[in-house]
Amino acid sequence: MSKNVPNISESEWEIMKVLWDNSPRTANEVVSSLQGKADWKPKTIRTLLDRLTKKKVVGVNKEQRIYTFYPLYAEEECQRAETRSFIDRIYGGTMKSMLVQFMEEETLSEEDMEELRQILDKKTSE
Amino acid sequence: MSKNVPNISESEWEIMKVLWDNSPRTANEVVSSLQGKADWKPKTIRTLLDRLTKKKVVGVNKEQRIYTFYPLYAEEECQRAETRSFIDRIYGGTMKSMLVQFMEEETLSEEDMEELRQILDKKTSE
DNA sequence: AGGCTTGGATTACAAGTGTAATAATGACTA
DNA sequence: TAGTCATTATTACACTTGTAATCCAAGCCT
Repeated sequence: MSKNVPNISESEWEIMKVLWDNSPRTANEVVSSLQGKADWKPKTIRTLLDRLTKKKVVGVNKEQRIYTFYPLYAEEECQRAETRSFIDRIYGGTMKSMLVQFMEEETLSEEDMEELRQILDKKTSE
Repeated sequence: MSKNVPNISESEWEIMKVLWDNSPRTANEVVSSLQGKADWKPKTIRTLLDRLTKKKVVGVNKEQRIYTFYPLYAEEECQRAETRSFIDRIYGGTMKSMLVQFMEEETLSEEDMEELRQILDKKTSE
């Protein structure tokens, strides 16, 4: 069982995505990875890394003089946690109401729908 | 086209749910409706109502001495807005990745799955 | 050895949130 | 009419978040 994932703010998520993509990384590497994606000063990115560290969402290697950072939770784990609390808040806890609303409205490609159908089929036959 | 829905915080959502459920309502009615659901002092609820009003998410009837409050946006509209920004943040903007992850893991009842399947079928045949 | 540079540590500061309390005002009651 | 009670208005205060800047220390260059 996974301990509860701490809250990760919107900006912090951008940092996490970079670390999930590839880690450990130095602060500078994170800065580079965000070139063009987010428009933050390096100091800002540094602050976000520090906050994530303090929150224990990110770990730090202090062996070298220049630290490297790495995620302490898997991306899926965090996505699930966020999604769960999101659904509770917005859709009263029932996934289905959200799925229904969004599947009806959203643009899903043929392939997407096919994939979803297969997942449903698989689940049904379990 | 709907103007952009202002941000609604977590606590504020609880208030909105009450108003969507039934409105217009007085502050006191909102307080009653939240009995057992949220554990807030009446003053707190009042503050939240005021903030929602200031944000123009809620309207106020000041005709009577005791005001009544009502939503200025439909629930679906707000849900969609939240969901859109949520998916962008957490799933890189693609609905499908979330659906896949959640349909695979979540507990959906047979009926839920049947309903989803029907929605898919309908969309496919459109 | 004394600066310059670079990365880490500390500090800043306003807006938004959670969570109310206190003050002011209008209505009702004795 | 003065006090009380219910409402509305104003104020409070700490924590989080967005967005950095400043200060400090360790190497590096000359």
